[in-house]
Amino acid sequence: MIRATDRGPAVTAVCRDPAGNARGRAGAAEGAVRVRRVTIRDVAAEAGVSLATVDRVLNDRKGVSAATISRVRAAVDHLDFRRDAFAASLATSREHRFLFVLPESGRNSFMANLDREVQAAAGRLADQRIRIRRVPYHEFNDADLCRVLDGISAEECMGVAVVAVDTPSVREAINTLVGRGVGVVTLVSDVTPSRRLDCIGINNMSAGRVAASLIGRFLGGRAGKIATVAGSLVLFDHADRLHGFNQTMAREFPQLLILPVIEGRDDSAATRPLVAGLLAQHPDLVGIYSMGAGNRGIIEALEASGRQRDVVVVAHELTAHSRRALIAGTFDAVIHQEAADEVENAVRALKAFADGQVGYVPPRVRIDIFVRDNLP
Amino acid sequence: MIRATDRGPAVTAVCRDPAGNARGRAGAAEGAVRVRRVTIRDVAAEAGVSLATVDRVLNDRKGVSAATISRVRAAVDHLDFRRDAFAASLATSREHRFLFVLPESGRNSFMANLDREVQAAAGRLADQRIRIRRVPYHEFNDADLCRVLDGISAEECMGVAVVAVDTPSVREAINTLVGRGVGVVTLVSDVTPSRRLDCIGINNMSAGRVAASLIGRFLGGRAGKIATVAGSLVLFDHADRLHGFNQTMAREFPQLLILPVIEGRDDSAATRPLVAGLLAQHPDLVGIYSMGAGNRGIIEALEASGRQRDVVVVAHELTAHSRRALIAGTFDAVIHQEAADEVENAVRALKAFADGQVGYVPPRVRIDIFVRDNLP
DNA sequence: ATGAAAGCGCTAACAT
DNA sequence: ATGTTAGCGCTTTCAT
Repeated sequence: MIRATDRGPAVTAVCRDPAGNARGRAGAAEGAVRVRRVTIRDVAAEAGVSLATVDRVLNDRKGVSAATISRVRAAVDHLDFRRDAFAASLATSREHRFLFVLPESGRNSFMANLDREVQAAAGRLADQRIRIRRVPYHEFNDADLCRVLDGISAEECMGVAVVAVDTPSVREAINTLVGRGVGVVTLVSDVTPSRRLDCIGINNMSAGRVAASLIGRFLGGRAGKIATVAGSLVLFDHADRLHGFNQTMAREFPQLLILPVIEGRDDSAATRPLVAGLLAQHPDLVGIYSMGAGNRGIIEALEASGRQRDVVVVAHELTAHSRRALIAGTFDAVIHQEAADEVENAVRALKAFADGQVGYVPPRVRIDIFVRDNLP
Repeated sequence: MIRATDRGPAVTAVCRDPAGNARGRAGAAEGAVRVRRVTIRDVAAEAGVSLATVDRVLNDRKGVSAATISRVRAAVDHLDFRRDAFAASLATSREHRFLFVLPESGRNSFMANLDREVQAAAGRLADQRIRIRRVPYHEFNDADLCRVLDGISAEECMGVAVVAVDTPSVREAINTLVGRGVGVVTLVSDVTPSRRLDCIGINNMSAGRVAASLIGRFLGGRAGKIATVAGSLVLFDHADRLHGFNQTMAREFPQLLILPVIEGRDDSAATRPLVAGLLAQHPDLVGIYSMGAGNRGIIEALEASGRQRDVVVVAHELTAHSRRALIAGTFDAVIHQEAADEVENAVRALKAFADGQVGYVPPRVRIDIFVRDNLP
């Protein structure tokens, strides 16, 4: 329920200056109003203390008597004081420096897009004293990733977001980095157990379950075999998706036989012959779940076989290729994670850590489902 | 592709201070580094002009000679100067005031939630000099809505977001408001043609098409009748959804017969008997598309009939009720729009207008699809 | 066309 | 435990 305001009819109460201060549009460029805000000066005066003391109370710093604290608090409430975030940020001349460590993205549109989003965020946040750098490492190469992680020092960088492969040495490198006081979040794919603050990405078990559910329902009771194609099970996210997929398939669609997973290394050229082989080998193949990149290989193999209308396909990540496949009817649904959201959430989480906010929980990245009809 | 940085090995170049300024963690609370930024002072010195002139150039103000402009620009580039958004905001003591006009939300969880999100945004943005007020009007009552809109003055409020019914008088009231210099965005449901800046909401035609596609595919070739339930076709969004739904149904699933739409006024109590009636009247009813609120009425009618497993149901908005129905299997999919995103986009659009940014295009709100397996 | 100077509201040394 | 003071980097009069 919207409660009526306490000053009579809603409409007339609209936008009235709560403090009753003088104001006016004179001199205000564009459509913003110049105002005299309630400041800590006002609070200080009301409470009969100095600015410094008000600051101490507002920021929960030590060294203020209980009595003073409550006087200041009362003044704050009474005057309806709200701190000005701009002034506060200006006064503390701090800068946040974060690093994004991503696999080299030559052949993989999802990673290329993620990298683009990191760049975009770096540009947007430059005027907010957040400096973001990117460092690449060789895809799937944990030694190279470790080299990069080991080279990061807390003096240079207070937070790292990394799209990591899930191997013991990487886990170790992350833990060491955290030990050096650097905040780490894993991005897209997790490394566990590790001391990272969080994994910023979709719930991949859920994603796998959704894929199973959609394939099963779209098949409407038809029986047959289902192929599962991953990039690599060294990637935690792919492993998770497969897990969720198998779980739901087993429980809800026992008439469908899941074939052993094949790994295409997120590479279309490598994936295509593998899928072509499966199609040839299994005339009763009725569905494919593609949980990694390399969709182009799947599309090509399917369309070459002429069976694209008979095989229900659910893939991951909306890219130029998957989009075209969706429109053509070769793909039936695409499960997507919005890279921009992931970057934003990662920055937020790293910043919260750097600012010492305990218990900050970044929002979960949503699992987007696209069919032909809701393409953006 | 991630390009290697221009200072040798990526890792050692990480987070190096680009201006070569002195810095260090001494005195820096938490994990942020105190820095001496490149300021307009530096730019002024480099260009041999005063601060005021640099400011004029940076903000494209008039009264600077072309020669000076280019000298300043050169200095900016050379020093890699980035304006500090915090300092800029502090210096211009401006405040943005916006108004959200929503229908009274007593019975409708979606609107109640939207209202909650507006409140939350108001709280979050209070320290950023954005003041948001809410004003309710009687649901579906265009006279009351007009009364509210007519009472808004540009002096008090520079932007309005409104969840409107699409009637001629409302259109007129919006146009008048815009004529008075107030920026207006429609929220969730559009009013066209009107002079509003934008409609912040999902693409409802798409949403309708998705619903049709899902119902059709989930039915897997079964024939029968489909019921369509709207809140009211006076709501542009419901009308749009119906349009998209019918379009896709006609084109892709001709074996399904769409029954004439019924209007439940977004009210469960009113909707329930209507749906119960349809179920009784049409033993071959195989699907329901609920495009408005009042889902509880549909759920109750269905579960009372015992046919909830045989009828494929797609509804809108994830609420406590629809969520439960999804888990129980009574609903098969829920199409959702994230209220928080809509509020955020609305504020951005209104702010861009108030700041005189021409051609700002707010991002489209995504259409979320939920099935049992990706519930958040 | 350009410059000097006074803030914006808060924080953080340094005093007391 | 509390106060004084000097900025943070930009914008904005008001002069010239």
